[in-house]
This record gives sequence, structure tokens and C-alpha cells, in this order.
Amino acid sequence: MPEGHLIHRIAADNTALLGGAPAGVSSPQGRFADGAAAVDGRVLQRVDAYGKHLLYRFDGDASVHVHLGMAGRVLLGRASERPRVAQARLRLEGRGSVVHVIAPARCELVDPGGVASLLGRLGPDPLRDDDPSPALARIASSSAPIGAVLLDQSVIAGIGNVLRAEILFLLGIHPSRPARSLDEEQRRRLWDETVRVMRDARDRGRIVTRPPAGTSGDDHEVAEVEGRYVYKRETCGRCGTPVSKSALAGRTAYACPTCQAA
DNA sequence: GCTGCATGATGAA
DNA sequence: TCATCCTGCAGCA
Repeated sequence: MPEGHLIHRIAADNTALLGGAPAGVSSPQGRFADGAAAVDGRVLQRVDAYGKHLLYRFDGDASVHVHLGMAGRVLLGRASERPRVAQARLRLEGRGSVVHVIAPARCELVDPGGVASLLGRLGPDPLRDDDPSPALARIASSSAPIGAVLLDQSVIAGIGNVLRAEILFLLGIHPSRPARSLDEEQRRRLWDETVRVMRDARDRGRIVTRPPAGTSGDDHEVAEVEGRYVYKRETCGRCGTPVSKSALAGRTAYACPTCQAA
């Protein structure tokens, strides 16, 4: 269930493990057998991340495009370990390491034209040092709620439901506010905060927006919620007001009625 | 055991 | 806006 920060982390890890060497490519589960056979044995140059998309770039202008959706996962390990081989849609092995891609929503072979059309559908990626101006222009002119605009991957690539909730909280902006009601300063801060939060999340491997208060529970789930202000919380992590939930762009949007101006 | 939801996206209506 | 696909899992019977 990865947002952009984890996709970038996965890309960097996969490149470090498998990049620059011939890769054994297969589809143990079978549904990507043809695509895997087409690049099996070729050199895997590197793995790139664009928003929530992964591109495994092979010699010969062939790439494997992976999108994990909500259920997908990527497992990394030594070639000897790793039990879940049978259900992997995509398996890559090289230099003593193995990568398993489990349950992706998308896994397909693409040529340079396919890569170009994919990238053409994505807005600037806060983790790629892209120029934010196209995204800020879209926000400035959109009458849709800012909470819906932030999930639109053609505006900004890589934001998911957790980041949307937490970034808007940090800015004190309610998700149902029309995007174009943000002033220039708010739009600039929105991009800057997004870059900051996503870089931090990529480096940590998880989204933490709320500084830890005391030393409490060792329960992982509890700790996860404690690191956030509103996402999936009952009460605001800053002021204690009950968090409000609403549907925006088909997903549950979380907000604090006190800290986030409507 | 079954249902529905989830850190996602698409295509039809 | 809805149905659908990818899977796992919490909640319920």
C-alpha cells in the first residue's frame, strides 16, 4: 500500500541490488510469463520511480512498468531466502539478490513510446526535483476541492491518501476548500511542504508528520497512528478535536475542523 | 466462512 | 459516480 515515498525507496533499493548486471526474469505466478521471457537475461540498467510508478529499464529499450495499486508489494532479499515465490507476478534475480513483485495492479512490458505516454500523464514528482509550476498552475485554476486535486496524479505525481491528509493538516487548509481559493503563498508552501514531508518519509520508510510525544506503547499500529495528526485518527493529534471524515475523489478525507480552516 | 474496506487507478455510464 | 481489478485483513456470523 505504497505512496510515492515508498516507490522511490523501492526503486533505489532495487537499483542498488540488481542494477548494471544481467537479470534472470520470470513470472512464477504465470500472469506475466510472456513479458518476463522477453527481457530474461538482459542487463537491468536501473529502476526508476515516477510518482507511484516503477520502471525496470533493460538494455534494448525495453522496460517493465509496475504499479502496485493498493495490494501490491515488493520483497527484497538474498537469492536463497524468500518463501513466497509461487505467488510472485514478477521475479528478478541477479548478483546474488532476488526481488519479488507481488500482486501489482499493473505489470507490463513497455517500449520507449509507452514510457513517454506514461510520463506524459504524470504531473511533477516532488521527489524528482521537477519544476512545480505546471502543478501550481493547475491548482490555481481548478474549482475542484484541493483534497481531490492533490490525489490527481496528472497534477502532482506520488501523493496518496495519507500524504494528502497530513500535508493539508500541516498547512492548516481544509481538504474541501476549492483549489483556486489558495493564494500564491499557500500554493508555494504546499509544494515545499510536500517535498519536505515526502523526502522525510522516503528516508524513514514511513510517513511521520507528528513528532513523537512520550515513550508509549510498543504496538506497531498505535505507533503508526501516533506519528500522524489526522489520518485514520479519532481525534486531532494537535488539539484533540474529533477528526471529521468525508469522501473526496472517492477516498476518505480526514481533517481537523479546528486546525484546518474551511 | 463471508463481507467489505484499504496508503490506487481505470474505464464505462 | 459506479463497477472493477489487485490481495490481505479486520470484523462479523
